Amino acid sequence: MVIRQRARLAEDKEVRRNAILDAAEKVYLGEGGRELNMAEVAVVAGLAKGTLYLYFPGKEELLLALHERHAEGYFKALGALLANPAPVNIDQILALVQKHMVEPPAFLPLASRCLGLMDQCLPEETAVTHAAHVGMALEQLGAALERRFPALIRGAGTTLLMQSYVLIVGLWQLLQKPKNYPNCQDRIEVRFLRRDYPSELDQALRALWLGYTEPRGGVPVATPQSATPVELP
Amino acid sequence: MVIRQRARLAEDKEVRRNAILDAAEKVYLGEGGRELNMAEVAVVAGLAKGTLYLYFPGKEELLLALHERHAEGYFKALGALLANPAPVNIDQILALVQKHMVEPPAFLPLASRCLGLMDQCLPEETAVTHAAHVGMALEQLGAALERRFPALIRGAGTTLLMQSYVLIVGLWQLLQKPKNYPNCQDRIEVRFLRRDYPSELDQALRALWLGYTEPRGGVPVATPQSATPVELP
Amino acid sequence: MVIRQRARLAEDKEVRRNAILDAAEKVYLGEGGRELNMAEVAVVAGLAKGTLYLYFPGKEELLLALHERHAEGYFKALGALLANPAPVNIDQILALVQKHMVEPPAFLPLASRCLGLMDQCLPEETAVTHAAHVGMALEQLGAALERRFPALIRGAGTTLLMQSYVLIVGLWQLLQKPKNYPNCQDRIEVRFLRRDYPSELDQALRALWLGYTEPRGGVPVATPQSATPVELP
Amino acid sequence: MVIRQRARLAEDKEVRRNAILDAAEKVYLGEGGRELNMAEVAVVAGLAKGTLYLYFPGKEELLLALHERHAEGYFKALGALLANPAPVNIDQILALVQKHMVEPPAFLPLASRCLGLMDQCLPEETAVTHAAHVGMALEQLGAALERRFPALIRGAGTTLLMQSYVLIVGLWQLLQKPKNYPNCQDRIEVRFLRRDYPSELDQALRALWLGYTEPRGGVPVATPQSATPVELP
DNA sequence: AATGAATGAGGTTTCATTCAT
DNA sequence: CATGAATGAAACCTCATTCAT
Repeated sequence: MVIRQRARLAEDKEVRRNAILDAAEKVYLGEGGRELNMAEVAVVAGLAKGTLYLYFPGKEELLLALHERHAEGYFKALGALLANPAPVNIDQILALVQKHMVEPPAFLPLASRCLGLMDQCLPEETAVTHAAHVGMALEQLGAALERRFPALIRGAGTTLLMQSYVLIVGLWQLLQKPKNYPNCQDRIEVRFLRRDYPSELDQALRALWLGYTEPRGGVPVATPQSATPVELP
Repeated sequence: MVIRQRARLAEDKEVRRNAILDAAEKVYLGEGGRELNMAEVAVVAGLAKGTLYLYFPGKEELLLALHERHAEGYFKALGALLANPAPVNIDQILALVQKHMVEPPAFLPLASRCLGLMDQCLPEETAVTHAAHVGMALEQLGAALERRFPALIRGAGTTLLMQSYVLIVGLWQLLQKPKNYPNCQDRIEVRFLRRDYPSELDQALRALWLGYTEPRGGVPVATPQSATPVELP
Repeated sequence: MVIRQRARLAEDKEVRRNAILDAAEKVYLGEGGRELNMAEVAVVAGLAKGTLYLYFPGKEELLLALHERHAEGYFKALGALLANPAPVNIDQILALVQKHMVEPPAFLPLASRCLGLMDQCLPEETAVTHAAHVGMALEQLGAALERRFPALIRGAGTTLLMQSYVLIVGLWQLLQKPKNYPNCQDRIEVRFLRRDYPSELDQALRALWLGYTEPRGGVPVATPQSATPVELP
Repeated sequence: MVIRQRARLAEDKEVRRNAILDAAEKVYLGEGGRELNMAEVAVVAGLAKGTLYLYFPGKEELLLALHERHAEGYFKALGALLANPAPVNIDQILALVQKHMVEPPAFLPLASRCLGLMDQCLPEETAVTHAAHVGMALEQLGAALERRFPALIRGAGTTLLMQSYVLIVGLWQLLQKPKNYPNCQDRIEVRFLRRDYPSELDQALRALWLGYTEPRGGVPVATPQSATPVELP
């Protein structure tokens, strides 16, 4: 399957970039847990292997981009929710997490994979770019959060988002049931695995958000190292 | 062609297994972020590559074993603390986390790596064995925890430990500062990276533990899917 | 997207063709020993990659054309020298070689590269065209040579030129000192490399020319396979 | 075709190395003028591609090794001839050249390819090693030559060998008839190509050797740059 | 005519893993 | 048991060339 169309305009390029990400996502889901295979992505995208490298410097960047595309959906939805003047409660937040992170089958594996990338020595450009993307979104959403939940002191919004993210992904990693081995339930020792991700997550996030947003239960929040003095109202 | 003395007794084997783990740890720390390299481990251990596979089925199992060795230290210490009839407070717990997880330079990278392994298709034996190891320890420690903190309802002890673990590792992954690129601080976009892991972690754990152990603030805890109450000795 | 003015007239085309050759030469000299890179040539020429292929069928043809442009200078100068009724001696020939082949920094690398091309399966058109260019020049110059040096029997002029060319290029290849590794001189084994190209060449050519042009030392010269005497105008 | 034997002894390794060279030679000859293809070599050698790189750092080194293996045959034969106390004449030398260089179908293409390699920036180790191999052989044989031909002054033996080599390879490059295009003879312009390599070579080498070995016709020979003062007998 | 995105072949490299010795 | 040569898959990379625009 040879694509002869050329993406000449920046717009077309964006389209093709997204097509590659689509292909990568399909491949990533298809391979039950195996590593993403660039050759396969190329085939699925209907492109030559070399073409992938015109759009992404390497596999890691491709994964990060895919993850960012997913995260963006979540960020946008959360931003919209927080921008809305109607009152916001935690159930809405949880529903949003459910919809954008738990349900899409690719999100959690990808997030897990990318979180694992963070502590490897990525090329500087890659690392900083990704940190910037995520960081800025988190800061903005955190600030919006603080506006909607006055119990959150300055900086606590971003903190809360970060910790939520970590719990969402980390609990999933921990409670992942290897789908390939359904009979592993038989073993008495794995009682631990029987814990159910959705309910554990629900509970964890509720605890976390209530802890931070309850009028009085609020936990003092560490401000970023470099933060200018914080005015408490 | 080095013919090393053979480990015939089970005892010798244990010694050699540990020697391999020592080598792996040394290598893992040495490589700033690179993947563990089996050839290098073999060299450092003074063994041939093939010999490693007599003691560990593969690289992943080696990593998990290394991680378990570290985790065991933490589990033992926590068990001892909880077994002690003296009153326990969160500061002691945090000190323990600090000492066994944050300070040892290998713990967090390893934990991160192993958490990332969880969602890949490990051989069943491997996955279940590891889950059993960790799971049983967490259940026991969770139960002990519940005995010391009456505010914790049944099952909340293990839940609390799991969530703590996830926060400890996940926040580290998120806030890892790429050590190779000290000048990345210059970029305005990475304000996000300036957050400080130790203080974020401290705050997160405090919130979590207080939330669960406060007499009244307790969050209702989901019990494991298997409804039957679990008796731990 | 640079839309350059189009070369509509044959004259313009020739100009552009030469501009490409200029660019290629610059690139070829710039890259210390690396292969000529078409993309780079295009950039230096201020053209798109594809445009190069409107003027040259491929890289090899570009190299050959570049080489021919250089060789033409040498051929012209030699032709002029031989056309001149004044007496000719070997020193003049050697000076000419020095000036047109040894001194221009691009000549020897190019000649070496093109000589190496000869035994690869070039497209027929390419091979024959180049052979024709060079061959005709050599035949004519050889004939002129024979007129000026009566000791040369028929055919020996061209033979002499060919052998000279081979020595000029071949000795250079053999005695090339890798400029990137100045410290390779330290090794005792490379005494061989210490031989000096200019003096070896001088000696070789003198021997050759004297051997052929000395009244009596003349070596009998094989005539081309095609027995028929060749009339050159 | 999977070779399961392992080369454990240095001797076995040498055998396998030679097997790879055999395969490379077969491939090199098979491909009429195309570049040596490592994958194909691996297939023909019955080895995995990766295994080639256990024996040779890269393609260029493989080619050079192949060339050296051929050259060694020539060097050995020449050494034997010169060691023999019986009188030596140029016909014997020419026969040797014919047998070891002209007739084996791989020699000249390889020599041509390797000569072309010389002016590219090879890895230092590679370049120096090869120069050392060839250089030492030439120096030794040159010295032996000088002993057998008293007309050769010091250093002239090596010089003569070098110039011979250059003529052998260079004339072949120049007079190569593209075998794939037999009909190129039809063109009037390529009269030049009709010259016959064997006879041109014979003539060139005779001239060269006579020039250097004739009692009186001897051409003064440049001594290597670093040479200690030369005693003339 | 000019463009440059896309191609695709293939060299290089790395490495976990296997298995004949 | 121990060895390390061999495997083979895949990432990575470079580049001449093509061809839709």
